[in-house]
Amino acid sequence: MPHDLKELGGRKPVVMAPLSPTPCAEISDDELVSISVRDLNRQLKMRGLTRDQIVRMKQRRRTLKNRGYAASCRIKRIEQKDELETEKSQEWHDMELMQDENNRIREEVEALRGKYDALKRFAIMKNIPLPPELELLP
Amino acid sequence: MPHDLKELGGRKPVVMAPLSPTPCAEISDDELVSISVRDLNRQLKMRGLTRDQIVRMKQRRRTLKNRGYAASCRIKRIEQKDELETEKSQEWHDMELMQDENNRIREEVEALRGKYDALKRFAIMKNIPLPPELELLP
DNA sequence: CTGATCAGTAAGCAT
DNA sequence: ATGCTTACTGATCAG
Repeated sequence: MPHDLKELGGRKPVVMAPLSPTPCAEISDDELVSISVRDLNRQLKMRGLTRDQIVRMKQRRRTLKNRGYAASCRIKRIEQKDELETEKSQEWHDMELMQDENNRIREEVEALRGKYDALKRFAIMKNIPLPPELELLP
Repeated sequence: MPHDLKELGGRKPVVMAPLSPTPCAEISDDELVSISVRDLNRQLKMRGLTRDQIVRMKQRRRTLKNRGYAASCRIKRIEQKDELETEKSQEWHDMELMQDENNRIREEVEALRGKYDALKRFAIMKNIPLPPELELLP
């Protein structure tokens, strides 16, 4: 458990050094992941980059993209976990409500059956004949 | 979704190339993570390793350990997720049972109340006086 | 030091 | 190419 407020767990510096040691002039990491492939190719042609530099740039783009994918993947995972926990506690709550309802009805049956027994004893005592379809339950 | 049976997602070769390019004679990765620090130090002294080699060996050990920790961490996460899902479906099942029980009791009340109404009409028709504590319910 | 967890990276599958 | 998911790595925190 976190001992104090020093942010959790292990992480690299929140603001990492730029991925590329060679910012290759005016292309920041943020731009590189944002622009379309078409625009990127245009930019690369405009500046005169060697085939090797282009390959490296493409790879840098892919890596930056992957960084984002990994982040969303983690966020998704915690969201799903939270969802499960929420559903679980909701079901637990519903269950409690139903349990209460159940007990309420059970008491109702009990009270009704008590009255019935008293009635049965009364009819027997007074020798009151009942039509068969009204025979008192056991 | 997996289109066929090709194992899910992406993974590096399950059996990686040994971490150390220099197996440093007779110490396999498996041994290195297993033996105690004390035994490791003994082994390192026995062979005549330079301080640099020793540092590298220690780091290799730590990395291999970390690999294992990461694996347990992933397994733990999956287990916790499974646990949540299991509890959820168990609660759903319990809920269904309780719902059934609830309906059963509800029908019982209804039947009882029906008999009661019939009895009430019978008493009124025959003008049978009932003691107040046996007054039929509304 | 050991163990656990986080963010970042690359591999590999699917679209 | 893009997105997702996985194993692995190093950093960092807790014990």
